[in-house]
Amino acid sequence: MNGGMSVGDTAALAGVTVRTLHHYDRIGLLSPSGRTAAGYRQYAPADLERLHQVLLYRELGFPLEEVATLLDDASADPAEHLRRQHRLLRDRLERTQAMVAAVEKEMEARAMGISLTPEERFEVFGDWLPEEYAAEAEEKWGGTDAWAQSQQRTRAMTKEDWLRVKAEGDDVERRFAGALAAGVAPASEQAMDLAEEHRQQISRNFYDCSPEMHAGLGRMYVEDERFTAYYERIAPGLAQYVSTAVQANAARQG
Amino acid sequence: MNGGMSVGDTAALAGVTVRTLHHYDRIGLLSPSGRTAAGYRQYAPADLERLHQVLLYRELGFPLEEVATLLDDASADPAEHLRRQHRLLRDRLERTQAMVAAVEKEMEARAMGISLTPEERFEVFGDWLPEEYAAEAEEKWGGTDAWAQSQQRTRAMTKEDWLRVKAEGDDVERRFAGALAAGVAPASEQAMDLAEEHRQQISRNFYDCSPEMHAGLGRMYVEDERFTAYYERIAPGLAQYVSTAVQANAARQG
DNA sequence: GCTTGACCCTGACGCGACGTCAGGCTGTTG
DNA sequence: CAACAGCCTGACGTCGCGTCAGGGTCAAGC
Repeated sequence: MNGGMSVGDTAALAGVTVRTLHHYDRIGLLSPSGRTAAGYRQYAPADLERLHQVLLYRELGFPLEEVATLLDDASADPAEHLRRQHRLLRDRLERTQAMVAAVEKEMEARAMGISLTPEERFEVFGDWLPEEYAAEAEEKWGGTDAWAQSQQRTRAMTKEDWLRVKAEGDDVERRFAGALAAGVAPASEQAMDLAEEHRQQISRNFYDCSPEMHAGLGRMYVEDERFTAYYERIAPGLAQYVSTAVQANAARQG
Repeated sequence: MNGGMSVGDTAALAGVTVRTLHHYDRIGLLSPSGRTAAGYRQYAPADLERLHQVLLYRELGFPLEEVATLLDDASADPAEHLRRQHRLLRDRLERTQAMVAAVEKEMEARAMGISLTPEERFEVFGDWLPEEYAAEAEEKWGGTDAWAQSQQRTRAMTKEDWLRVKAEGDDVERRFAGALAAGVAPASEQAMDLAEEHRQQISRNFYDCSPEMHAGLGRMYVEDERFTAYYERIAPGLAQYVSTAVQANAARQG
């Protein structure tokens, strides 16, 4: 008795199926260190520890065979595994953040009627080799009206909703422009209140936009020329103005 | 001419293989909107846009069939897809952050010679149902020495390295205790310098530890009783002291 | 003591999402 | 006009399991 956990308990604990543990046993990735007289698998603490490592590496995308060589490499102590896992997880974190940022950028672009290039859209999917295909694609159907057309179709949202959302956005933009014209400082309470309204509008109509995320958008308004152009067409200096107000507002929230 | 991109160009642009595009065509997930007289696939802008959606949903773990139903659902406009993708990506971000934190906790625990329970280790792998298995496992081999044993073996790092690292850690801890005894305020420059040394020690020996991450560790020292106990055994009040110093140090860096 | 029902075992086949040839057509370039 | 890169359609292989099928095990309750 007390020779370890059954395969079912182990599976439940680790959040995998019994079949998965059978599989890992068969391919020699994780064989329980004991069996009962009747042939029941018995998982000891050390087995669970190994299972944990296996699941981590699996989650990180390693094929099981490679996981086995990693874990069986006697020259790699546990601390090294932890360091590697840590590094890989932080890479993944960055990548996910980039994807979140890309989706937010796309939303913002849609709201403004700006269309992003396909290169930009795919940028976030790793291993990117720019120049080459950028030029190629641009040449093939870069400046045509195909984009404008495919743009038109994609924008649905029930026209009514869209018009309401657009009106809301225009309203805040006009009030920003008014504040700018009246000489109200972009870091003033009044401008920050407008920024806050802008943020809550995004949250209502598009996605839950935290102050930090909003600050990121603010930066983009002056860093990406197309977003800058959008605001500059409303009023000269408005891009910088909104950007500053938004970031100031984010700062006061924290 | 100019009827769209070839399958090769498209694959390169999107960072997938030609075979993948063939597959998507065959299963009807993404059929290029045109073909040349010779039967060559021609991908139009709208096709690329769809491909982008497909890859995003795929990355998020959806089976291709489900991706198809999602994208073919006429009642779901593009904005809704963006919102959903945003939500899913943020979930994933949170999950990854939790895993990073778990790995850091494990490293910290190892450095202190504390062993975490298997429940804690698996906690981070979603869909967690606590109570039940917690009790079960605890009963089966909770307090035995099995853990201690499996602990011993896992700690390799070449004994020499480990001793050096341990000595370094002990040194800083002793100096923290000394500062506490001498009545040096935990938010004082002297204590913060010690905290900074602590942080750099972690960075050298374990993983790159940013000030924010370090602040997180500091919080843990008072929130998790085992980490608290570790420090309290060195000197009463030391857990809170180190925690405060570490967080103060993190604050001054930012 | 015997049955019931939950849990365990080992095959063995199936499946999703492609990878990887094979055998043959296309089309641009020197 | 030959060569070579690129495209086509089968068709089989692979990885990581899911899903039966057919049969043993074991604590619980009658």
